[in-house]
Amino acid sequence: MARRKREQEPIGRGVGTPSATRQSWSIGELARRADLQTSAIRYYESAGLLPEPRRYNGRRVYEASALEWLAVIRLAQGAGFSIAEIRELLHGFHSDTPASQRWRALAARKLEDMRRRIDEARAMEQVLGRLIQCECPTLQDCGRAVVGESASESEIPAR
Amino acid sequence: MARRKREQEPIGRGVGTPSATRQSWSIGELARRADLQTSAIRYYESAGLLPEPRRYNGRRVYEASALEWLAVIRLAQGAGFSIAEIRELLHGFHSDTPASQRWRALAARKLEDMRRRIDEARAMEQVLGRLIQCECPTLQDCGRAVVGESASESEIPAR
DNA sequence: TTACATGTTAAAGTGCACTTTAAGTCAAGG
DNA sequence: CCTTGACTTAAAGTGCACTTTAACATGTAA
Repeated sequence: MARRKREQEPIGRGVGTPSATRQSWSIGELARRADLQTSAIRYYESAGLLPEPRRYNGRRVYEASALEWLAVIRLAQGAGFSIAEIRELLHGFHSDTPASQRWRALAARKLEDMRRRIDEARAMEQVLGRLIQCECPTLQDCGRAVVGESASESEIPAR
Repeated sequence: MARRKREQEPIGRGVGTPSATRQSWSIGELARRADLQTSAIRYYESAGLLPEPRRYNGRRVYEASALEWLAVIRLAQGAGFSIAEIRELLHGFHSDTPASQRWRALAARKLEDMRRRIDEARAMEQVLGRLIQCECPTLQDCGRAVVGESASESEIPAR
């Protein structure tokens, strides 16, 4: 039930202002723009993925750059990196290490993981394909077929 | 540190006994034979995947058939089924439904899941491949590239 | 007798990425 | 003045498949 919000620019200047450059957003607005929940943004901050923003009356105030950080997080997640790995990406290198080099270091490892993952999923796909052709009357028969197979030959219960 | 165990047949007759058919195993032995931890076996029982075995002095006593049940569980897990789905496989059908039909019903659904999963992993593999070719000096540059891209064309930060 | 290995239970812990809840602050609007 | 909505925090909850822990029972060996 996404209710309508009257959501005016809360702090700083917005799009239609004279020099329409330096914008400031509340956490709610940042969340809307990044299509995230505010809780996720706070979580990233607490996990060290997002720099602590300045505060106005105790409330977080973000600049446009926050959106770029969130984009990096999303990009990394889209490549299969965990929160811990993203933290490593951000803070696990000498500060003058270029992004290109950081990505290469982490992506090389992850690429192997990902290929393993693809292989596992494909193996499961194969097993499913054979299960669909199963003709066992009872599940115990399937079990017997698998148990018997382990010591002798290799065949999935298709009988 | 898997210490040596003297593990004699605790109950019932073992392999070398006259009519070497009806065997009984303790949970520890079943676990060894199935290459599982005893806690996993108790967990399967509590989850309704394994029939409650008879007891001797309060202790669980298993027959060879338990190994077949565990084989079915393993087979299903190898096809990507969750514990809840395996429970459905075992108890979610009219009791005279043949195994073949049970598998087909569940495997058809799961096959789609699995293909989605393969596609996702392959998409991640692609992203990783592009990240390895990234030449951004800073991560913010990657972020800017992704943020800018969203409204305009589609290109992963290779600059 | 003592010690040990193995078993029993219920309940809590694990790892991951968040979400939800509870209790409170604060400014604007009616 | 009071409500509303958005924000703040710390802590607990979620879902999954188990594992670990704590406290106790019991049969066998030294």
